[in-house]
Amino acid sequence: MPELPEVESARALIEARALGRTIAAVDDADTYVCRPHLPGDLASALVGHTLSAAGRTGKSMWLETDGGEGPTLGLHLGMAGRIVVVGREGATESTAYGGDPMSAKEAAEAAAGGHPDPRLSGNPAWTRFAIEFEDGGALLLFDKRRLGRAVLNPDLAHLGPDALLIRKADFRARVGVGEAPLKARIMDQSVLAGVGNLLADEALWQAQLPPLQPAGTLTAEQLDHLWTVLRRATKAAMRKGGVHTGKVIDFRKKDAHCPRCGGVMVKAAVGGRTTWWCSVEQRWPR
DNA sequence: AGCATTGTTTCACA
DNA sequence: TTGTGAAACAATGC
Repeated sequence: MPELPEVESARALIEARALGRTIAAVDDADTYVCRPHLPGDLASALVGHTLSAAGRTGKSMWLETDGGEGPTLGLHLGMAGRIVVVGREGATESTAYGGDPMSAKEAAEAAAGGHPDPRLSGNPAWTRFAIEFEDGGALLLFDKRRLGRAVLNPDLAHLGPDALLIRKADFRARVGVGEAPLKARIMDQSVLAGVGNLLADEALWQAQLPPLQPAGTLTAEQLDHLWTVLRRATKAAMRKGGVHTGKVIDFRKKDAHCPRCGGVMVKAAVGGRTTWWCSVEQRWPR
């Protein structure tokens, strides 16, 4: 679910709605989501501080407090996380979501439940981490799968440059090396931060590049084109509401045909993830 | 019922 | 030592 575009929407939501609000309480009881911290660790560190900035590199977010003087909270949406910001006094009309768009089914459930706040109408257990503000509102990490993370002072040094910020020459140098399949290379967060399984399939399909081709064998021209296409696909996903809006995503299934040339779509595990590509345009070896 | 899942970390191995 | 790939992790949806 959440790849760079979804995480950016969550970050933007926090920036627009949560900055300037002071933390009154923290629910950090989930020891898996908050590992390696113990219950109470995040609470004691964060209570009394005021959110002052929301940053992001790739799929990782961090929230600064007190203008950078206080502790930093790292947030990751994992495989299925979503950020919910509840307005002051818990006003329903001011609840907003960041991350994956709600599916039609989820929206219907929320409407039927009469409240979009999952603390009130969904399964409360799906709120894995929560910040309560002094004004009565809250910031929640809502995550059915429980692979999201909330940690103190996150170490993001292992992340490569953000996929939207990396410059063309840097992209060429970092991506165009090694024997690993191209797709595995662009999904390697230490090479380039933010590209997930769907965005990778979409970008490679748009660039007509084979997922299985060793990254180090691409020409400079191919790498430059991929840089251009990847940025375009990422921005389009942000504009349209998520990586699932990509042009080839609906054709990542059995018996589907490439929407551009009609070739058969095929799949295999590449870089540990299910990968779909056009058997004609993205054939490897050529 | 069994399998797949949009992410990350850890571990084995060349 | 470095790079690569598979498995584990949690829990849900098809």
